[in-house]
Amino acid sequence: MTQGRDLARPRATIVDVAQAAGVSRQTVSNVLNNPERVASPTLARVRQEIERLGFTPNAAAQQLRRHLARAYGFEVNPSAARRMGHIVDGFLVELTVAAPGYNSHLVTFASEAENPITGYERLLGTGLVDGFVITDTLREDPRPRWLVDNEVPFVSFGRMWDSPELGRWVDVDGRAGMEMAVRHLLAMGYERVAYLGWESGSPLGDDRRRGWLAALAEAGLAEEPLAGYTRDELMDATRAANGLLDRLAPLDGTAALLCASDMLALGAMRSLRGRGLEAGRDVGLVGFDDSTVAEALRLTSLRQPLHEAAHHAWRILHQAGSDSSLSALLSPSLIIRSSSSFEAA
Amino acid sequence: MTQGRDLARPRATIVDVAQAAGVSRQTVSNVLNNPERVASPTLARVRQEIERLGFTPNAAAQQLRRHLARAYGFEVNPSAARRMGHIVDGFLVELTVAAPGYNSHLVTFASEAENPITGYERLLGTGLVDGFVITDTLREDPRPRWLVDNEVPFVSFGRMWDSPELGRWVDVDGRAGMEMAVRHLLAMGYERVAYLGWESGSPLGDDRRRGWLAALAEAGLAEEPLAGYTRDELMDATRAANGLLDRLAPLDGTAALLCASDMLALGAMRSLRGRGLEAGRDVGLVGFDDSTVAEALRLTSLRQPLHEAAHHAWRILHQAGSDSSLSALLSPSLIIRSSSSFEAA
DNA sequence: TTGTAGGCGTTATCAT
DNA sequence: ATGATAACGCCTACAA
Repeated sequence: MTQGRDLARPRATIVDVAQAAGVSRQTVSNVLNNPERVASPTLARVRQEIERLGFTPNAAAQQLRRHLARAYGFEVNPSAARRMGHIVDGFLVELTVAAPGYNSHLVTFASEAENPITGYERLLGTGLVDGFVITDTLREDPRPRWLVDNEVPFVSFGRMWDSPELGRWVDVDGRAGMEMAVRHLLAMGYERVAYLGWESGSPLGDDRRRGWLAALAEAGLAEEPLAGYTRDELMDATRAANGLLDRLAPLDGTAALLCASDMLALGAMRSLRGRGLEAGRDVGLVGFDDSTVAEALRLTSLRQPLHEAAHHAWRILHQAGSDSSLSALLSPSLIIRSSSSFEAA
Repeated sequence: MTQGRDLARPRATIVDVAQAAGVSRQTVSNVLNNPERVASPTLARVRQEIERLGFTPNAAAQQLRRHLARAYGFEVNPSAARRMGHIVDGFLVELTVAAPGYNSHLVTFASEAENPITGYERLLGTGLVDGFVITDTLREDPRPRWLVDNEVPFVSFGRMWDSPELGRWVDVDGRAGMEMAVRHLLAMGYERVAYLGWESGSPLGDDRRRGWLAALAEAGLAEEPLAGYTRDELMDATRAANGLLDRLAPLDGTAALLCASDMLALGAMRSLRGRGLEAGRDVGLVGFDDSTVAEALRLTSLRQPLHEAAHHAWRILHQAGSDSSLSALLSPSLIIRSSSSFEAA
């Protein structure tokens, strides 16, 4: 199948540089890895030759020698790929952009559906990666346990809800985000804030819901909190929002709806439009994840700090050990659009 | 910064297997790469030891020896990442899932904004990859030229419009998709099909537009084709759709709107709802890319065959040479929902 | 400060 | 059918 094409013009090696600069190959290696050991004139001369020859150390040789790939596996999940928001895709992009700063690369892979560990085992076996970034952690996720047991460095994007101390993670504080959103809505003049969330059982959803409740309590509005729960599907969300809006009346700009996701918020928007109402003016509306659609529909939404999360993840990966004190809970930022601030329309 | 952790329990090497099986390491290598040269009993014994010891060949050593990484670079584009549809993300996922079938891996990387070649040069220099998958090809894209000049294997997802013969690509036939959509709309009973596309200058958009025109001509409906053009933004699309719908009247189920993207179709949907009209029943509506939102809104849309495209891309990468005869234009499939078939609602 | 020797794990070549 | 030898490009130790 794969035919080698050794034909491609051979790249300069450390030996070529050494000869050109009139030094031993070891000196060139030192120039690269321990420049302080090399005398200035030599250093300059070698560096010039490196530049001239366009020499780049061969990664395979380095890996072989160092027993270190400086690369990490990133599992892509075909089933999760088609969700709205695509937060994981964005995280992969940010990790990739940040990678050079950590002398690292990312290798993508997919696990078999039957056994979520196979992909990890195989990739690790080849030595192609030193560790992993895991995402989409579920309850009872077998991956953290396996990684810890095998002493494989890893970082999870998303808390491991079962056992937060099992390894390290970076996550976004949905609860704090929701509190922020409630405070914002109240500040904008909405007096009642209902919640549209997912059916219980999702730790992520429960966390966000708690933020809503906490902010209500803080504002002294905790009696009879109004909420609706549904699947993360547009039609279901529209229906659920309808029910909620009925109970939220009057819809005269004094009520707002806080949603656990942009999809739910989108459903609420449809419901509003069906009644001839407008988000923002008649009912405050806030979503979560700041998807493309939120932007398009001028929906206020909570944006995850993916850039910061990526850098934190790299730092964790490059810090030996597994003490969970490095785990970080980052705050999302509220992107305010006209669905929660009528003047800004 | 990065501290080695050679500590991780060392993996079995080919030598371990050889000793355990009582053969030379070369024989083990043959079992792996040229099993036909090895006698059956030996083969079985060695394989058993491989299994028992959980031996996996070290990728770095193989790369070093073979001058072949069996890995390809995939550039992620931060600025393009937030588009609706996220087709490129989906393609990356499909490529990753298909990769094991081609004994390959994907390494992600990002180029600097100033110089789109830097990332390619660097990654190739390390020998970490044998070639590249490029996406988001623009007019005057310098990458294909550079890759060809440097004899670097690559495949482009998306035609290189300037010079289709420069290397090989896999693309989706937007034109054929649009023809399909028009035929479908006519078959569903809509009698007039207007087009909502992007402002001119995008070869992709022009191609799709041509499909619409061709299908109209085929049906003998080519006189006075009605069209509107705008940016791929929701608000602009809504406005443009408004204008188009005015000219399309009567909107009594005899007219349809074919859109160059789901975003444009979403704008049209908003415009329809603003008039109290319903997509499907009152005006046929078709989008492009089958995004999550299209699914949620029951919007008929053209879906790109990413799975097939991924396999084709791998085949191209594994076929030496650069004759462009391998390039492929794949047909999208029309996902029919209620926005173009009222009965199905 | 610079150079020499050895080996990381694998495979191609050539011999037996 | 199997094995010995050398080499891929680099880095760590040690020696000069």
